[in-house]
Amino acid sequence: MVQTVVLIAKNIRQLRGHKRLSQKEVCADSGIPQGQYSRIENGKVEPSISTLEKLASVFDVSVAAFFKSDDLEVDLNLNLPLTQKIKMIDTLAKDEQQALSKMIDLALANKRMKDNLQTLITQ
Amino acid sequence: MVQTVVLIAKNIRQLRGHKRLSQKEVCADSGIPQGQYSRIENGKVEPSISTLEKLASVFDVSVAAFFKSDDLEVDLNLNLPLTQKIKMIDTLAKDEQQALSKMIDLALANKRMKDNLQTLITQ
DNA sequence: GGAAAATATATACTTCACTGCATAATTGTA
DNA sequence: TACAATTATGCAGTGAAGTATATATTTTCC
Repeated sequence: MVQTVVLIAKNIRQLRGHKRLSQKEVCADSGIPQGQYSRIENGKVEPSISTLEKLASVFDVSVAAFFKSDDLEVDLNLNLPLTQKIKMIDTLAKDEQQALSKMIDLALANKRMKDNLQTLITQ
Repeated sequence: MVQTVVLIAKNIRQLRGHKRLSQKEVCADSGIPQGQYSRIENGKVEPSISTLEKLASVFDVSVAAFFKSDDLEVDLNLNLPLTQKIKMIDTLAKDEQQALSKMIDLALANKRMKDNLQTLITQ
């Protein structure tokens, strides 16, 4: 379907804009000819997996990111997808990581409780 | 890269197994010839986006799901204890994820501030 | 072991993304 | 306005994924 191609195109263009790169620069880094890249950003072609991989590498995202319809990004590092934030947790100090860990524990415990209640109710 | 093709293959095979479908059935529903589908599941070809869409439709998942590696640690190499929890974040509800997201933002923003101060001091 | 079903492989042909190169068309700026 | 940079489009040739069909191979089950 054309829909996904347009979605990919939009995501790629957004990523390039976010990094303030010209098509020429992206193409130099990825090895994709500029003409072809332009066609991709305009949804004129259905990029192959290997092409998407090259671009994902340049933009430092996963290939899956190109298929996400959720465009709620913007603001610097904040509001990035959860998984991307998680990458940055590595840069935190030990005590800060532990604090986060505790918070995640709480959220998960809370979820577990809800799930257990739900199964009790439904069965 | 071959790696992604194999990953996709593994994910697709797993999805089919999970739904207890034969290749024939998947092919009947997706319109993909059985021979070609076999090649996909064996990582012999690089499936096109539109082919992945057909399969995503049959398996009732997003195309992005095909690119997910089963263990997050490979995708984003982090410290193990935290990573394991992160795996489970996926199972949380949207609002709970957002709450976590906010907390991570705070930690990261705090870290950024410290870093900035540090560069101010040292330079 | 043997039949049936499921899966893998083979072949010929078609389609389309990709490359390389060239050149419009657009946008930005002095 | 004029020039430069950026982006879009055109075209020939190549390669790989797609299709259809047939057949070999493996797995399942009695």
